Amino acid sequence: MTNAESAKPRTDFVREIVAEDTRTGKWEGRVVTRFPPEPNGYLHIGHASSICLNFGIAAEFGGVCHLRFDDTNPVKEEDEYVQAIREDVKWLGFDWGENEFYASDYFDQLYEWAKQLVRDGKAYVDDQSADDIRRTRGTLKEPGTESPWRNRAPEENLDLLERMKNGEFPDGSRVLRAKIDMASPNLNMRDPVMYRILHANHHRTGDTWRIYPMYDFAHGQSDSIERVTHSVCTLEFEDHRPLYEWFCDSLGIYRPQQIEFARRNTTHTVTSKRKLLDLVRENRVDGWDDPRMPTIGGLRRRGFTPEAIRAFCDRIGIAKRGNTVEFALLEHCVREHLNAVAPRRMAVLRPLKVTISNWPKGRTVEVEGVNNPEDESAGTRMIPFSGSLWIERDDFMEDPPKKFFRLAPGREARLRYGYFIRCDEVVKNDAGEVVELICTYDPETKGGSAPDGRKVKATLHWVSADHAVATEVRHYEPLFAVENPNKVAEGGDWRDNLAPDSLEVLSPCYAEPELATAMPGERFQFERLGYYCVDTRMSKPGAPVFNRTVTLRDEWAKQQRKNG
RNA sequence: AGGGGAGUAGUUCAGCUGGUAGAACGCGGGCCUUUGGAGCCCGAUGUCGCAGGUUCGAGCCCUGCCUCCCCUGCCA
Repeated sequence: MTNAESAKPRTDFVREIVAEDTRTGKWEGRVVTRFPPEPNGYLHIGHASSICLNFGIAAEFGGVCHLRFDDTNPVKEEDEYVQAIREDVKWLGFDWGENEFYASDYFDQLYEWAKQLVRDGKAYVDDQSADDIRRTRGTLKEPGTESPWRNRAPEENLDLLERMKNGEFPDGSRVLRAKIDMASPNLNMRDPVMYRILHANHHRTGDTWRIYPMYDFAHGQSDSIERVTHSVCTLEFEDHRPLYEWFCDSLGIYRPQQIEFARRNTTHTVTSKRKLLDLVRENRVDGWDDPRMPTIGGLRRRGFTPEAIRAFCDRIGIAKRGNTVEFALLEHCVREHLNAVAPRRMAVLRPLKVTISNWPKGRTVEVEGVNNPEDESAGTRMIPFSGSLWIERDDFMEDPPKKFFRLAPGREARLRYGYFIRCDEVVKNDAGEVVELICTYDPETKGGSAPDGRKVKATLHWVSADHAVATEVRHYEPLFAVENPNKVAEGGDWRDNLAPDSLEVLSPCYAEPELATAMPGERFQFERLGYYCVDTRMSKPGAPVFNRTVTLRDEWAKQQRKNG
């Protein structure tokens, strides 16, 4: 558990309402929430807030949170999405127990309720075309006009509805509408459509139904059936609340309280299902779980932890105002968690050969490395050291500037857990590039400290060339270089904001032998570099591929950025 | 006279019954360090959307205004 999670949970206006209701006994002390995704896409970082909110409230107030799929539109929904959503919610650390429901579970009941409204003269079958309905709805400023079919007799409506259900009519030929108020300033109340004809197979009910309920005629009643107390949704449904209440009240059924909050946005990314789908379909990323994607699957594959994502959601809180959270906060949260739990390893990403001239030929020794300085129980491991090593190319400069205090000609540096080495000679190829460093080591400095007390400023990571595991390492930058990819110039497209080089593949990289057996999904800190996660798709037994989750904070790199 | 929301540091949020603004991240500086990691210390930034009003006193109350977001799917 990270600091953020162990700290007193912050409160928000939703929790305050629940707390107040609990205090006054409004719902007899019950607290029932639900997370209601439509199975037509993958969950992303924005959904995480809603998941944490709903499951969090249930946990904090001794209630339950249901997982309910809002599957009322068979043309867009698929079982593949259901499975992915279940996995993602579970992975985030939440458990809905037996409470997995589907709006489609309620199709029979919904149909009975529709007939009830027809009998009560509160719903009618409209023969108008979609176009007509749109035209007669009016505009934001002008009232709509009533359908010529609005006052059909209940018996006729009942008959027509039954025949709609039986598949006697083609798609789009008729709809069932609620009879409310065509002059309402709230467009949602202008005789909203309750059922449409869809000769489409549903992922759960197959071809049983030829008519399907609209969101507005399914969501509130589903909440009602499940005895939900607090139905939390996003701001765009605020205008639907009167309708939510109208259906429950007209039906005379239990009515939960709908509460709306502002969806969370994050910089440098898009979360609209359509855009995410475009990225995948246009092969701009390697699938829904590409490590650059803001999907839960993408974040997981990238190496983010559920703890970090939960801490992130907790810190950004819940409110009603528009917002865009800096991606840097998510990065902070994952560093905070991984710093506490990730085993340290050494890996050299851009290798530079080091030969130790005074090292006995063929000799190998083992040095002991601490697995996690933040967690003594993580223990230590042995790392082979020899006269032929790889170090990071960036850790040497032939002509170092002022604040560079790593290796340079004539200068001494420490190899972590190993020895002090001094660079005596720089070997170059014909092109004048540095290809090798000839160094000498000080035998007295084994383990990394000098008996004479002399200091070196820099500690370098390294790998013994004869023992190294060659690996591939993948570095990621945000898919979009700009904070708000949705902001485009006149006539532009959001795709214009796509960063050209968001993926960098490094190979060969050399890792300490320990890493050969790293399992897919395992996370490590590569010392001085960042946190890395074994890729679940590209790794092969004995040949892990690493994804960089996030870099370590790097003062030197920051300096460079400022100067450059 | 459409309806519904929202406006507090760069960002995300606190600020409960009015007493001259806080946290976190980010940013700047320093200390420390066998990860230039981690940790620790210090610091800067707000005309609390604007304008009036009530009050000894207003981010909080009142009035008017401004700006931004959502709503005219047989999507959710």
